[in-house]
Amino acid sequence: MSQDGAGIDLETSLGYLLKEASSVLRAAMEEVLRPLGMTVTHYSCLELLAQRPGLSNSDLARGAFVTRQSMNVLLQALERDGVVTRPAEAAVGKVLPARLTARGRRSLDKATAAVRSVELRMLSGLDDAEQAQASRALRSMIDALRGSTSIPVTSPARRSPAG
Amino acid sequence: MSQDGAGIDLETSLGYLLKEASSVLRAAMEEVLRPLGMTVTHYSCLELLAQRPGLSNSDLARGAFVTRQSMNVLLQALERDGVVTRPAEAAVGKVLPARLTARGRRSLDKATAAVRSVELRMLSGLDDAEQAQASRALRSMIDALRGSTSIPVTSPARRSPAG
DNA sequence: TGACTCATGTCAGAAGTCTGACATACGGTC
DNA sequence: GACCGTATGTCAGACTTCTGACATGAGTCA
Repeated sequence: MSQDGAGIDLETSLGYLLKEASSVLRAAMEEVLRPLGMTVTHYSCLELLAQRPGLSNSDLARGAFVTRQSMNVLLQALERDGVVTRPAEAAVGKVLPARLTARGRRSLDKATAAVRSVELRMLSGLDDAEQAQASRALRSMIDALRGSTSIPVTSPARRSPAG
Repeated sequence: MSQDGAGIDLETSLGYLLKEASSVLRAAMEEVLRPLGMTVTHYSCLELLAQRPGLSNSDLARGAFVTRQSMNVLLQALERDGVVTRPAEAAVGKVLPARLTARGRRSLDKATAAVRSVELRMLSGLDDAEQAQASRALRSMIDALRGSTSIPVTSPARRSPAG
C-alpha cells in the first residue's frame, strides 16, 4: 500500500484501539446520561466532588480531563442550578473549594447507577485477572506518555500551610 | 465511600483509567501534530485514506470516531487545501470516494513519523505479550459495549432485519 | 523586603464537534 | 411500478471545549 510501510496499521495499533474503546465507552455513557440531562464531563465533575469534597476548579478540570476554563463554565452552570456550591471568596488563596449540594448528591446517585451498569457491561467479558492486567497496562501507558506527572484524583493540591 | 457504596471508585475504575489513557494519548498526539498544523481527527482522516483509498465521507467519520457532519467539514477544508480529492459527482450512488493527493501523502508522512514516536513511547513499558493481552482486553470491552446498545458514531442504531 | 516563579480563577474569542433537517439514492417488498 | 426503510452528502445553528490573555495570591530565594 504505502511506500515503505510508513503507515501506522490501524488494524493492530494499540493507540487506535484505545481511542476506539474510549469512544465507545463515551458513547455508551452519553446514552445513559442523556435522559438524566447530564453530559460525561458533568457527571465526572459530580463524581469527583462526591469522593473529594472541596476540590478546586483546577483540580476538577484535571480530574475530568478538560481545561480549567471549560470546567469553570460547567461549574458556573452547576452553581446556577443549585447542584454545586462554592464560597463567594477564597478563604486562603484564590482557590474556591466546591461542594455538592443535597440536590447534587441526588442527581449524582441516579447517574452513578447508570454509569456503573455501563462499566459492568464493558467488563463482562473479562475475569478479575484480566481486568487487573488491563489496568496495569493502561497505567503503564499513561505513565510512559506523561513521564511522571501528577495523578488526577489523588490531588497533591493540599500542600498549603494547613496541610 | 458514599452511603451504600454507590460511588464508582475512580482510583480503581477501569473506565476512568481508559478515559485517562485516551486523554493523555490525545494530548501527546496533539502536541506533536500541532507544529504540523494538524489535529488528531485531521491526521486520522489522512491515515485512513492512505490505508484504504476511496473511503467515503461516512466511512471516514466512522473510522475517526466523529459524526459524518464533522468529517464533512474537515473533508471540505482538506479538499480546499489540496490534500484530498473527491469526484464532483458520484459514480454509483451518492458516495464520493476520497483519495489523498501527492501533497496529502507528503503531509501524512511527517505526521505518521511523529505519531509513531508517540505510540512507541506509550508502549515502551510493555513487552509483546503484554501488548497482545492489552489489545485483547480492549477488544473485549469494545465488543461488550457495542453488543447491546448503541453504535459508536453514526445515526440511530436501527438495524433492519434483512439488512 | 523585593523579585521571580508557579498556580489559580476568569473573561473573551476561536475552533471543533454535535444535533436537527433535508434531498437523494439504493434495496427489498408489496 | 410504487412504497418503505436505510444510508449518504450536505447545510445551518447550537453547544462544548480550547487557546490566549490578564490579574491575583502563594511559595522560594537572594
